[in-house]
Amino acid sequence: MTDSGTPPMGKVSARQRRSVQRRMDILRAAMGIFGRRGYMRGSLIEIAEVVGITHAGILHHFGSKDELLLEVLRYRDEADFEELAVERLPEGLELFDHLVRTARLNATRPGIVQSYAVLSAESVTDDHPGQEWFRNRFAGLRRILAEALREVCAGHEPGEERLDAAASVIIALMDGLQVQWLLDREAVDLAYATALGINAVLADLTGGKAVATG
Amino acid sequence: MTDSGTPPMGKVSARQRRSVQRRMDILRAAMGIFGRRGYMRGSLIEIAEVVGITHAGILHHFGSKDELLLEVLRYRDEADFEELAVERLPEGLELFDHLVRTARLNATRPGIVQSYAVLSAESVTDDHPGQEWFRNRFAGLRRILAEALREVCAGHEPGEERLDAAASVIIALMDGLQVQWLLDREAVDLAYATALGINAVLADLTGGKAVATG
DNA sequence: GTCTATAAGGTGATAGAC
DNA sequence: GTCTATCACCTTATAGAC
Repeated sequence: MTDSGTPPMGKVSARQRRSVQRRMDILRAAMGIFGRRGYMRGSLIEIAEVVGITHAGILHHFGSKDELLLEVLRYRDEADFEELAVERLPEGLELFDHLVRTARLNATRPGIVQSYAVLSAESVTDDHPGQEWFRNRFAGLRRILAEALREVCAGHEPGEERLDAAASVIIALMDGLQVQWLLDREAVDLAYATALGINAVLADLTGGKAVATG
Repeated sequence: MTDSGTPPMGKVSARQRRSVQRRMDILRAAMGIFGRRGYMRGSLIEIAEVVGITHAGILHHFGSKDELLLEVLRYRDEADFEELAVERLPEGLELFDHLVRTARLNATRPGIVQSYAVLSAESVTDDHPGQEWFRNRFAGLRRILAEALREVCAGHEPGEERLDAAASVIIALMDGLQVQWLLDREAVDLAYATALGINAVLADLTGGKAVATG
């Protein structure tokens, strides 16, 4: 809360830089372990092994396992933006192209997809530490998609209820396809099915005018 | 494997009937606990408390926690059919009406929905005991839906790839909507959004001819 | 900042009495 | 069929040395 520890403006000690780096190492390792094993089955000990320290070291940096999870979730969003080289979310029809592109990218990184799929579903269990985070995340996504859909539908005005439902459906089919794909990568074409689903919803709302090619 | 313990044809002792009943009690309790807490967080001790016995009693009936999970998953399917009073799965367009009706029913039983949503996503974690079961289940569902879609599209022939993808999408949006709905029941209208999504895919495949009303 | 040691508690599974 | 008792193990978290 206070800045008692802050060094003179503009200067960051090598010590602090190393500490930040260590936190990042831990976050990356935790994302991998939580993704592969789930939050509950993934242990601090496993994560610590990946980083090359003991679990006490992790608790020194993050305080508790719950807190580590929340930081992992925040970190995941940033990593997503970096890899897509996107500085701000696109608007209107462009957003749906972006979603199809994301699906294509996701098909090349099962680890990250798994972390998201496992943790989001696990978060609906009673008293899960990530529950509020995911509730807010989904609410935010629905708002963004509903807004983009409204833009794409300019002239039709499908009604608030319909826009909201369509936004939920697009998010839902992307997430649901990821689970099926993770279980059987040969049987499900993640990018193709995602594009088909999104375009079906777009066509339904616009009468067949809007198409996302990715 | 052998029938060494089978009594004379047509006769079942009261002892055996009580044992079967006990197993059912355990399965119901396990479905509730695994649904609320996930497989990993849910413990045999919690389940035993609900039934009114100790966890050793559960292991007597099911052998191991993993085996109990698999039996719960099998049991869930049967319970579904009973509650919908369906003896066989409908075909063609009727199947999609059935899916919308199922969504409407599901909106009245978050516990069951949660057990399915949590366990299916948890199953994608490494070495999860339910993994093969869910892989087979999704494969079976995709086959059934693709077949029904082919029927509905009679005349258009959208191509195998397209049918399979559409089948995946319909299953995916239903599952994904459940997760969003579980996290925020006021923000998501499960039945309405499910109907919208299914009809969007149907319209996309049939050119707007087929509609599922539920 | 990282370690070792340990606390405090939960877990699934087994053995054997009744 | 259910119990009690126990095993062997794992977990998160804390305390304090270095």
